Amino acid sequence: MNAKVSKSLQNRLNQKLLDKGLRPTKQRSCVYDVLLQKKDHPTADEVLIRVRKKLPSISLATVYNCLETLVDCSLVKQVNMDRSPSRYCPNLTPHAHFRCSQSGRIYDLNLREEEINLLKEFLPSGFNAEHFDLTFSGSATLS
Amino acid sequence: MNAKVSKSLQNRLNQKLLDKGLRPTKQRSCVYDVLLQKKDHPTADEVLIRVRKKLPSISLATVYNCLETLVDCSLVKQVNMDRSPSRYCPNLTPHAHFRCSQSGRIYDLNLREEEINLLKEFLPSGFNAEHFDLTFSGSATLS
DNA sequence: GTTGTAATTGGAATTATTCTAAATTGAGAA
DNA sequence: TTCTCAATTTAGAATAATTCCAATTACAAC
Repeated sequence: MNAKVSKSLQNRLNQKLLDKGLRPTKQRSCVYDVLLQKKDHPTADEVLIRVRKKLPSISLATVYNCLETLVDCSLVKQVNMDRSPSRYCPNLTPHAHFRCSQSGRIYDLNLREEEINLLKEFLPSGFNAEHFDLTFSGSATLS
Repeated sequence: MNAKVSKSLQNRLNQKLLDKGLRPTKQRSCVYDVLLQKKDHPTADEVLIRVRKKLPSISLATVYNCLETLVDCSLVKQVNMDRSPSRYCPNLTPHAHFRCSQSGRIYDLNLREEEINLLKEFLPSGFNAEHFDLTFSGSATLS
């Protein structure tokens, strides 16, 4: 049931791969699908476990390769916090992260254009940012 | 010449160590001194090289131990970017970082109270941040 | 179908960091 | 001072995440 979260997102993957002269493979498709199905910022190890339910013989090296490809295609973001294992998320809209120290859970905090402009104003002249990374940590008292 | 950047900062180190029941050692003092002398966000390896000019037989493990102690004493901040080796800086005032993609150089961007309050407003209710990390990357056209 | 290149694979290698166990140090007690 | 003992340092082994490598496998174009 529901092998592919969305046909159109898979088409987007295939298009991006084609654009770069890369091949659409079932491994790439499946890794992407896993990220879209449960957007909880899994590590490569966790992705491996989930993908193996569909492709039992996929290797960890391939998972890393696929994740790297997806990042290169700008379909997935790599999220690094401190020196813990990289996590991967398909949320492409500009956002910050919040990590709950208790649960370890990571929340996306979507940012409005206005907020991003505020951030850019932190930069003195002479500094031109192409990219930013904003991570909060503390306790989330969730509803 | 100028072995210790500042006597009073070294006293601060000794006081903090005493407070925690830790011993002031020449290794700790020297590692701290190296960070104060050149505030360019060195990695543990770079700290090792610099400290060895004064203490030729210090080991990398000790450098890591000392750095960890300094971080625990809140005298030094550990700076992590992506998955590259940790860097260390003695700037204790709230600040963001800017990494120049060309040179790899890291700049501190000191933040005013006002700016920090703006950042906190990014958090939806239910999220209580004890800590934040803001890193920009791009090109710095320096003067 | 062939052919050639890209992708996958398992395992080895690498890198940053932490751990371990033995030697050294130093602060306080006697 | 000397003794004692825990803290610290040290070298090297171990670990964890990731990347590399060389051999297969799988496609896409002819």
